[in-house]
Amino acid sequence: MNDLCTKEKILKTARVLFADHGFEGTSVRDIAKIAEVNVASLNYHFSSKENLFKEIVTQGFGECAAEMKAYCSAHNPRLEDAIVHLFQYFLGSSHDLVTRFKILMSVKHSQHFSVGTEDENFGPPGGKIIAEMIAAEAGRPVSQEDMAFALGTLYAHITQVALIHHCLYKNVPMEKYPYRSVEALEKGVRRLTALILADLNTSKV
Amino acid sequence: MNDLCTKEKILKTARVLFADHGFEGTSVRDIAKIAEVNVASLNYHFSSKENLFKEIVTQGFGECAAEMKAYCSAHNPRLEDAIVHLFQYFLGSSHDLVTRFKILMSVKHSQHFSVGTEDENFGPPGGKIIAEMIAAEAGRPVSQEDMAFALGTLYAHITQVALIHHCLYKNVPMEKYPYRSVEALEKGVRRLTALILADLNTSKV
DNA sequence: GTCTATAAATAGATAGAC
DNA sequence: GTCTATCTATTTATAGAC
Repeated sequence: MNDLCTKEKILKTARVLFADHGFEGTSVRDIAKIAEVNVASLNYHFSSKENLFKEIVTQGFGECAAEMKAYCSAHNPRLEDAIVHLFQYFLGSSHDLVTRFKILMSVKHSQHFSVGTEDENFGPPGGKIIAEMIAAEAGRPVSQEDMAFALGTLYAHITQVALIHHCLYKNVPMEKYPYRSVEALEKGVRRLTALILADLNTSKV
Repeated sequence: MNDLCTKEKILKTARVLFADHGFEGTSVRDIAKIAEVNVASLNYHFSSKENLFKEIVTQGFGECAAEMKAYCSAHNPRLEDAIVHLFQYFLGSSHDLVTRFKILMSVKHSQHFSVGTEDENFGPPGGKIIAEMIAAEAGRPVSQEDMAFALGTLYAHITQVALIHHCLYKNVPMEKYPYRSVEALEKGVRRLTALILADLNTSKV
């Protein structure tokens, strides 16, 4: 932490605190104290608490979108691997996932961000490219209804499972919950993806 | 609103405000103003803001659990209908669902409630009875891993879909999003339930 | 039970010295 | 850029009259 400049310290600390306690539940004094910087430096660097939050959120969304784009370009993966990769990314950046959800559920902040919608920057990361994979790997033309079902079910699954893992099982000994281990969860993601694809292939057009 | 006593006005109003703006984002003054009661009455009836919140949460969880229990006793439904019923209940009480999720994601409040865990009162409503249905309708013995996958996937789907509907599509004209209508979503729930059951029936034991 | 008034703490933001 | 000190507003909670 000591080798980071003040601005970076604030960003790094606030990113976790906003996720853990929410925007209203986090005071600028909390951030300053834990980041070991002066309270006034927050307003100096970000002009307001609201603005600091927006920078953090935009940064998190940008990183996620960029990562998915890079992965797909580099590996040209099949649907199952792309979904698993996104799932793993959610697990690794689960603080951002939590913040994303808190924004979605906040009447105040959901107006400022388009999280959850079809928006290119704030929507489900890689939504378009994942949809193309589904269309390509389905054995037949995919209707709008089928696509909404397939895409919606896959995203719902990986976000929900990553969220539950972050909030309930991240710091719990896995001996008690073997089927909650990352490996088991990943296996479930693959299983569901295969199920959805098989359904698209076999059900009537 | 006028025929309600002060305590009921507070409960009814706070239940929505806590869901929309979160615990920290809602002040007792906001509640008093919208409920059209005096500020001091909140502390008189509930002794503290924290306690008011706990009463609301406990009430919501209790209603949900009781409703599922009553439905299953009365109709002795198959898995698909039970899941759809729970989904419809989530849609109808989506404010409570949002609060439930905010608690789950709050470091502070997740310690006071067991939301999301196997707890009988605060865990996934009807978890045990749904698990029994899955075991009964699967054509073979269901391993712990399979049960976790089936139960987890179904709950993840209906909670996530109900949540997204509440936050994004509840007050939006459905002409633009026909596949986001309640009917279409319900169809998706049935489709996924059938898929999961079929997978349990066909995959190797 | 309901009200007014107020206490006591904390919030975000800023002014000005260095 | 960083600090101390402070301003202003808002928070929860309470005391005491009615």
